[in-house]
Amino acid sequence: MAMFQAPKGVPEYFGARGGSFLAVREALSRPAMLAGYGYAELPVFEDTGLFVRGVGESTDVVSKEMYTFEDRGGRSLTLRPEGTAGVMRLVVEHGLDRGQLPVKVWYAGPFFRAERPQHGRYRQLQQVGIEAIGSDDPALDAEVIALADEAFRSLGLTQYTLHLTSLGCAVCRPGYREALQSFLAGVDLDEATRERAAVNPLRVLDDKRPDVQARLAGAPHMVDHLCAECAAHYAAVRQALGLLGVRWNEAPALVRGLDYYTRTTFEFTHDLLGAQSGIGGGGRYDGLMESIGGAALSGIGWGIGTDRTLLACEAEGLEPGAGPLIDVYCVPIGADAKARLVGLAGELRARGVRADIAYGDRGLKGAMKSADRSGAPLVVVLGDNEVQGRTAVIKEMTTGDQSTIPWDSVLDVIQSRVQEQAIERNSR
RNA sequence: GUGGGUGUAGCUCAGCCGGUAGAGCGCCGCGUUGUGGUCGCGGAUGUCGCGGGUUCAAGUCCCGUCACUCACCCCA
Repeated sequence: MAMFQAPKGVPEYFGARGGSFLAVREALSRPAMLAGYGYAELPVFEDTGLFVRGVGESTDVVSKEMYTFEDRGGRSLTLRPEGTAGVMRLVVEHGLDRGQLPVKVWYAGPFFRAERPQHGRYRQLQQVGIEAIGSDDPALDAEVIALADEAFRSLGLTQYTLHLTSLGCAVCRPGYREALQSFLAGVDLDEATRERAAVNPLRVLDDKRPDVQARLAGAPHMVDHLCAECAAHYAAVRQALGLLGVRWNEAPALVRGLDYYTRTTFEFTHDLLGAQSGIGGGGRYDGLMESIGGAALSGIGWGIGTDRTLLACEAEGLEPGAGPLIDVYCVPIGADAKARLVGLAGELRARGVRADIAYGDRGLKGAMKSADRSGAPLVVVLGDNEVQGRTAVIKEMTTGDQSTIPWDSVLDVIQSRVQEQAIERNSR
């Protein structure tokens, strides 16, 4: 066993999966970038109070899953368990809420929750998120949801479902909450669930145990208790989603684990992921910014799990970002040749051609083996003969064909062949 | 936090009723003095997770522990 191991519950990506992870993160953010969302680089730790007030003290995330520590000045800091609260803080702190609205930002990076690790559930989890703050236009809700849908679709995913509902607002939710509580009072529930019913009755609805679900049949749903404004808003969101070609499943029992959600609320689940099936989720949050000391601006956003989206791709047999890491592999025979190829590789890279060289003195055979393993479709072989004759040998690895060309033309020849191959790849 | 399963070579795993360590893949070399993949031949690699116990003898049985893993809970 190695002397050191990565901390429990922290996934690492390298080799082919490293490339896949990067491709997934890229795919998740691309649709948002095409819709005017700007990138925000946010701190990985924040004032503990931000999450307690923003996310909600009664949530599991805050009450028992935070990595909290004191810095040397005695301040209580917490590794961020989610992204929205930090974005709200940034917007308020820098006065973005006083400028052009809505403020649209996207972010990506690690989040931390002290949970027991499981397939798709990690202590350090990676997310890509977007937030659109300062507008309650239902068309914006639809845009946000469609951007997530487009992200999944662009990866080639098909076996996922969008679950959608409305959680109402400060006007209609209290009445519903009472109705639900009085219903739950008449249901036989265990101690832990009863406690949850007192703190956050909505959360009881998404209990996964079949026997509990059976007893919850006939429970009142928020969507049936929406006030006129919320009902109109929800109807408009659905209409806009229809226009955008997004398909969804009405999920009246959908509940999210964070307290700040209001009105439009959604979750994406994947069919092949086992227990941790949620690959993304989000919703509107009307009171969040006010609760951390900002203006009373509404916002909507989502977080998509990068780890889980990669797992979903793999479960569907997709390989995001697959393909060779380099275009040209340089194989020198002897010191003179190596000096020239080091220079050539540098010039190729400057032209945007991915190039690598056989280092060390493994001999021609060994170097060709490395060339093969690199996956590069093109190899440049240079030895004393070529150096003397001012030529270079270029070999196509797929066919085995090779040709000798003048050294002065080698850069141009390689570049044009690499471009041809790129075009071929894209047309497939 | 609660419960189940699994820890043997770099990876995936076999190892019967306890008798002293194996396969495939990968890696290295040779067949080829300047050519990779395929093929053939050869080679290296282990604290059998860790600690204790039972036994003449433990990878194998027992206890503990750690790690991984699946599920609950929760969520991305």
